Amino acid sequence: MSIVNCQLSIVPYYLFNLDIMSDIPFSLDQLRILKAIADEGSFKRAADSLFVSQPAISLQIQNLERQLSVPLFDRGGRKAQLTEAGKLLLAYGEKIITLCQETCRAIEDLQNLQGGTLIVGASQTTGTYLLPKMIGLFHEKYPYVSVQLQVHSTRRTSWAVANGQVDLAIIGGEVPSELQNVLEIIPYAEDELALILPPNHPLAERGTIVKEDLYGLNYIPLDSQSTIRKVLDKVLGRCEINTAELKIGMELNSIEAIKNAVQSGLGAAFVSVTAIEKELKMGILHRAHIEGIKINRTLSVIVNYSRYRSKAAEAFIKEILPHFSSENYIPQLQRLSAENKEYLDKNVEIKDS
Amino acid sequence: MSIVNCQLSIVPYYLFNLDIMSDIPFSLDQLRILKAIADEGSFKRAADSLFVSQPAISLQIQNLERQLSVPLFDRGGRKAQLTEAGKLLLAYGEKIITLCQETCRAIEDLQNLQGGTLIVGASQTTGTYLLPKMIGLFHEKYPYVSVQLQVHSTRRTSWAVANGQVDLAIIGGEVPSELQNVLEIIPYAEDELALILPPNHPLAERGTIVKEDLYGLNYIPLDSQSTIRKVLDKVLGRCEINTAELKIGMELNSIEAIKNAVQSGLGAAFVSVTAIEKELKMGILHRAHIEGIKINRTLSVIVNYSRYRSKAAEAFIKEILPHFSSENYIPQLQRLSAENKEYLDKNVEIKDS
DNA sequence: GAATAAATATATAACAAATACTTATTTTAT
DNA sequence: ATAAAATAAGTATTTGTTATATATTTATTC
Repeated sequence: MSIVNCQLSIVPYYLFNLDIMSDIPFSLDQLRILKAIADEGSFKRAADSLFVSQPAISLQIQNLERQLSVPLFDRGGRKAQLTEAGKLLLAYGEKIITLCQETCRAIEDLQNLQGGTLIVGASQTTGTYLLPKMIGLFHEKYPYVSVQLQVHSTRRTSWAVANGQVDLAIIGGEVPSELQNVLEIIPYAEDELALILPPNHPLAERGTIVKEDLYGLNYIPLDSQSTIRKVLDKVLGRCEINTAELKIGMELNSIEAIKNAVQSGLGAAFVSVTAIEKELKMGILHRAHIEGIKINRTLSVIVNYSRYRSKAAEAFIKEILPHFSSENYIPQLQRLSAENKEYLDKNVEIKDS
Repeated sequence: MSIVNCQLSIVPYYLFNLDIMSDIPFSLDQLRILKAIADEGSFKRAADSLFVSQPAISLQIQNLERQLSVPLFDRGGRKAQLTEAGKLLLAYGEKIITLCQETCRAIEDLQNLQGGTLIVGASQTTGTYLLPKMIGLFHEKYPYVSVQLQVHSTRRTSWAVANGQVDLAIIGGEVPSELQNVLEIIPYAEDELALILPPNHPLAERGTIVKEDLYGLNYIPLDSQSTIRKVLDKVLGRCEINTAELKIGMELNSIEAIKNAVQSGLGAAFVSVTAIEKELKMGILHRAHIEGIKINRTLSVIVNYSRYRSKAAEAFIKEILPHFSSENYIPQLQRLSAENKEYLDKNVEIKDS
C-alpha cells in the first residue's frame, strides 16, 4: 500500500491570475505628489501647492519609496533632488496622469457637450487677435463647455498638442520636424505680415515704398526665436533682401509693446495684419505697402492624430473654424491658396447651423 | 470663460506641463474593480476574485459613479451590464493599468541593472587611456546600462560629482579644498609620469639621465591649469629642480598632440605612462629615466558622500575598479602605496566573479 | 399559468480597521 | 539662525467588514 501524500501548497493569491490583477505599488495621488515636488523643487512648496501639510508629503513619499523599495529623492540638500529611479517614475507618472485626464474628458464628452473642457493652444499673434473671437463664437454655441486658451511658442504649443495637454492649436509657423508625423496639420487661412510705421514717418507720406527703403528703417522685432522672425527671413530672403543687413533696434517680446514702440516713433516693425485692425482705423499706425512684395504665412490647425478627439474639439474644428477661413469674419485674412483650400474642404466637413 | 495663460519664460520642452493638477475623479483600485466586474460579470464574483466582500465592491462602484456623475452599470438584471460610459471607462482603465504595470517593470529593470544610465567623469589622461577599458568591461557585464563618459578638468569634474551631474569620477589630482568634505575620495592606483623624448635625441642614447640634463630640454606642456603640471611642479620642486627655469616650447591641450610633437623632434614632455604604451612598443618614442627621480600621482575615484548611489555606480566601484587596481590589467600602473591599499581594501568590497 | 418559495445579486446599516492628514517638535544642513 | 525635511502622537477620513434588507430571477406548487 502506498500512501499518496498529496500536499496542497499554499500559493499567494496574486499568482493565480498573473495577467492583470497584480497590485500596483503606487497610487495616482502619489504620482501627483511626486510631480508636484519635481515641479516646485521642494517638499514644502509641493505641500503648499497641493494644499496639504508638509508631513503629509513626506509620509506619502516615504510610503512610495518603501512600496517600490527604491529611493526617489536625494535628501540632505536644501532642495530635494530626484534620483534616477525618481526621474523614471516621474516620466511615467506624467504619462499616466495625462492619460487619466484624457479619460475624464472622454467621459465628460459622453454627456453630449453639456459639460467638459476644451483646451486650445495658440501662438502669440493668433492667440491674442484671432482666437478670442473664435472662442467667443464657440462659447455662444456651446455655453456649457468651458474653454481654456493657452498662449505659448509654436514649439511648445506643438508639444502640448502631441502630449494631449491641449486639444488643438492654431499656429502660424512650422511644426517641429520630430512632431510632423504625430500631428495632423490642417492649413486653414493665410495671414499677411504688414510693415508698420509711425504715421508721421517720411515714408508714410508716399503711397508705396520700394525694397531699398527697407534698409533705411530701424526695426523692432520679436525675439529671434519667434515664428514671425523665421517667416520674414524666409520671404524677404526670397525677394533678395538680406535680413542680416536690416538695422535692428530693441527686441521686444510682446506685439502690443511693439505696436506702442512704433507708434511712438521708435522704429518700424512687421506684424500680422490681424493685430493692427484698430490702430489702422484710428490712424495711429501707418501700414506701408512695399512694391511687389507680399509676406504671407499659412495659419494651421494642429491636432493629434492618434489621441482621442473630444466632441468639443471636433465641434470647434468643424463648426467654428470654417467661419474664419473666409474673409467675412476677419477681413484681413486672405483666402486660402487653391491647394490649401482643397485640403481644408477635404478634411473639414462644414456643418453650418 | 477663457483663461489666457501667457508664459514667456524658456522651459525645456519635456517639462511642458500646461495643465496644473486637476483632481482625478477615480483611483487605480476603482479601475481594477471595474475591470474585475467586467471580467467576472457580477459584483459578487468580482468581489471573490479580488478577495474582498461584496459590499466593498458595491460601495466603490457607487463612489466612482458619484465622482464621475455617470452611471456605469445597468442595474436590475441578475448580471451587471456596463453602460456606454462604463465601457468607455473600462477601455481607458485597461490602458491606464497597463501603463502602470509598464512603469513597475521599468523601475524593476533599473534595480536589476537592466536599464538606466551611468555617467562617469574623468580628467584627460584617465579619460583617454584608462576609462575606455573600464567602461568596456562594465558594458560587457551590464549591457543594458548605458554609460556616458565626460572628460573635463579635475576641478570641473569634482564639481560635477558634487552636484550629482556625474555619478562618479576618476581623477589624478587634488580635489578642490571646498569639496574635500563633500566627496569621498578613494585612491585606487598610482600613475607614473614619464619623460618622453624623440628616439633620435642625443639623450635617448644614454641609459639614464641626470637632474641637470632636464634644463637643456625644450618642454611641451599641457596648459598650465592641468593636473599634470601641478604634480610636476610639486614633485620636481621636492627634488630641487626649479620648474620655472625649464625651457617651455609650445603649449598644447591634447596629449595625443604632445606625443606627436615629441615624436617629430619638437621637444620633450612629461606624460602618463598609460598614455605611451603603444608608442614605446613601436619604438617611436623614447622614455628617459631620470636618476633617482620617480614622478607618481595617485589616481582616485571620487563619489558623493551624501547622495543616493545608483546601483550602476555601486557595481562600477565594486566590480570594475578592483580589476584595474592591480598591475595585471594596466601594467604601467604601480601598485598602491601601503596606506592607500589599506584604504581601498577597507572601502571597496571586492566581489570577483 | 398565477402564486409562492428559493436562490442569487445588489444595496444599506452599523461598526471595525486601516490609512492619511494635522499639529507640534526634533533633526539636519546651509 | 534659518529653512527644509523627518518624526511623533493624536485625529479624521476612508475603506473595509459583518449582518441584514431589498430586488430580481428561477423553481415549485396548486
